Order: sequence, then C-alpha cells, then structure tokens
Amino acid sequence: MSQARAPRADAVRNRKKILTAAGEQITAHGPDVGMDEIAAAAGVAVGTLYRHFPTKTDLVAAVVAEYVARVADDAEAALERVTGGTRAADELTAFLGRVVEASAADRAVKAAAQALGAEPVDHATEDRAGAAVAALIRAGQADGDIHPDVTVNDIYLLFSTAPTDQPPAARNRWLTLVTPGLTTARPPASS
Amino acid sequence: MSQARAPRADAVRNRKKILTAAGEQITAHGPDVGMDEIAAAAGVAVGTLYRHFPTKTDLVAAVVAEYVARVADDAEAALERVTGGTRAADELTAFLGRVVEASAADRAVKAAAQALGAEPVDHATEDRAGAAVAALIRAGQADGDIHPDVTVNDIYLLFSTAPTDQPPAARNRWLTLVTPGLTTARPPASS
DNA sequence: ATCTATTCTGAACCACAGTTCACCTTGATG
DNA sequence: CATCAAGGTGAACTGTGGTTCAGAATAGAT
Repeated sequence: MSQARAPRADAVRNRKKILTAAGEQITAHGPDVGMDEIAAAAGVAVGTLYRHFPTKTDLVAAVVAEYVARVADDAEAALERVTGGTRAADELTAFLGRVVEASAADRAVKAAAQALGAEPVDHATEDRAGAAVAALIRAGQADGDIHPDVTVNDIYLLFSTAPTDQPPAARNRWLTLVTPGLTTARPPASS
Repeated sequence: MSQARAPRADAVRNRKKILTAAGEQITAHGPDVGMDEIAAAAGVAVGTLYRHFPTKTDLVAAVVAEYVARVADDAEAALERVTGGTRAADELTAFLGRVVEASAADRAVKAAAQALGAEPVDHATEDRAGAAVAALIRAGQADGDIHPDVTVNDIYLLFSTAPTDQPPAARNRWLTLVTPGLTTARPPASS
C-alpha cells in the first residue's frame, strides 16, 4: 500500500483556522455567508477553502459535525453524572435545556444542519450522542419518573423543533410546555 | 378624492391565477421556486407577476396571508363548535392537530412564513385567529382542563415549532408529547 | 369602429455566490 | 542548499434567479 505522504504543517494549521472561522461566521451571520467572507475571516484565500473542502456543503457539514460532537460530549457527561448519583430525569431535561440554549447561540448551525437535511453527519459521533441519551432515558424510566414509552427519537424530535430563534423567555416556556410530556408527574404508586 | 378607475376584468382574473399557481408551486417545490416557474404554472409571463406583486417577497407574503386566513377560519369554526357544546380542550388540541397536519401539506408555506420572519402578514386576519384561539383557551380553563397559565403565545410557539417536515407518525407523536403541557391531567379537586 | 389607458409579454439585464484554474510560494526531503 | 510537489492565491468564470422595460395586445369607453 502506498503510504500517503503526511500533510504539510501549515496545511493542518489552515484547515483548523478555516473550520474555526467558518463556525464563527456561520453562527454570526447564518449559513448563507459567502465563501469569500469565511475565507477573509480565516485570513486565507478562497481557493484554499476549496482545497480543504471541495464544496461549500462539505464545509458546512464539517462545522455541523463539530457541533454534534460537542453535543455528544455533553450527553456523555450528563450520563456520567447520573452514574454518580443525580436524578436521570433531571439530567435529561437539563441536557435538553442546555442544548436548546446552546443552539440558540448557534441557531445558525442548526439551520445549516436542517439545510443539509438527512444528509451525511458522521454517524459515529451522532450515535455516540444517541447512546448516551438512550441510557439517560432508560435510567429515568427505571426510576419511574420518565414515561415508559419515551425514546431517543422523541428527544431528537424535540431538539429539532426547539424554538432556537426565540428569546430566552420563550425558550424556557417551551421547555416547561414540553417537559410534562416526558416526565411522569405521579410516580407509579409506592414511595 | 380621485376615484381610481376599476381594474380590468382580465387583470383580476390573472391576479387570482397567479395567487393560486404561486400557492401550488410553493407547496410543491418550496419557497425557492423561480418566478419563471410560477409564471409558467399560472400561464402568464413573468412581467405580469411583477405588475401584480412588485417583488417576490410580496408575492410570497400574499400566499402566506391566504394561508393564515384559512387557519383563522378553522379556529373560528372550532370556537363555534364549543359554543355548540363540545369540550374546549378537545377542540383546541384537535385544532392544533389539524393545523400541524395541514401545514404538513403546505410545509413550504410555513417555511416561507418563517423566511418572511416577523414581517408583514396582515395583522387583522392574524388577530382573527388569535382571538378565536384565545377564546378557546379561556373556555378550556373555565372547564378546568387547560392549565391556567396557558396563553395564545404558547399556541403560536408550538405551531411555529411543529415538526411539519416529519412523517405522520412523528407528527402524531409530537402532538402526544406536547399535549400534556397544555391540558390538566387531574381536575382541581371536585368532580 | 375607433381610440386610449391598462395590462401583458418575454428577451435582456444585473447582481450575486459558488467554483475553477494557471501561476506563485513554501515546507519538507536528500 | 537544491529541489519539487503540496499547498496557497485571487482574478476570472459561470450559472442561477430576481428584476426591468420597450413594444405588442386588449378591455372598455365613446
């Protein structure tokens, strides 16, 4: 097998700069920022963008992927905490709250993700988040304060419909409105 | 005051054709259909579009307005039924269901509305829908099976975040998930 | 039937955003 | 230090889609 030569140092550096700049620009001005602007923000020429990402879609996909990875981390951290003793149901709603909050900052990223539709998004990291959330749900159900028929898909559904573009008050209200559908107000019987 | 001459008969006819065609095209191919395509579908030249709607935004706005009017009608009909004896809470959730359902067909229209942002949309008809929904809510609260702190804004919030682009199963699930946040599972005390 | 203001037509215009490419720069290898 | 391929540059290209406008057509009034 021909061992592909290692990439040049500055190439790596640039790739990182581009990804960062793209993220910032997209969160700041929406997924419709021109490639020119992203390039400028990265201190690089347009051509360089295309060297690293053959098409704009690819670039956006990369940014979204980074975002998903962050979410996965968050979910796993929450799961960790549950193992440590906190209420799974609380962690789950808190997690949902944080994600909504965060993607309010990056609402544009979410829009971008939507635009990409059901497209790529590395399944490995996505499943990482999914697995953590699933575990969270199971734990909560075991405790008896999450509805038995709640699934990961429900969380995806809620996440994808979160009112990211609304002011904080509305986002909180939304969370309040949505939580009762997940949690069980009255525990089974005992306790 | 100079009495503006009545519009020509064919102009009226065309306006209607355009509005219809625009609605169809937008629901079919999203708000990004070209003006050319709309024109073609209406059996009219592009120029005619611009005679009636100075800009594409105006045209889309008009389509959205029509849609909002339909929703208002629906809400008012529901309110009527309540006066006739049905449960307000049921009518409200059914209404929400229908709207989600309908805007699943016209998901593109909703997207268009979103794109227009907080822009125009004739306030008169919008308030018409709002008033009806408000009445519905009040009635339900009087019955004691809608949470006391639910407002019209909540309905707007839910409507605007409805997963219109999802398959029917997901939409139903969403409705189930969201309903508990509006209704009161356990009536105050009596009964 | 004639006439004119209104409306229609559609080729052409324009601005913008993604993309390409011929040429220059530079990091790494020997 | 010399060499050269990987990488970078940015002006120019391209395609798309909204918008315009001069001339043709026509509804409606006289």
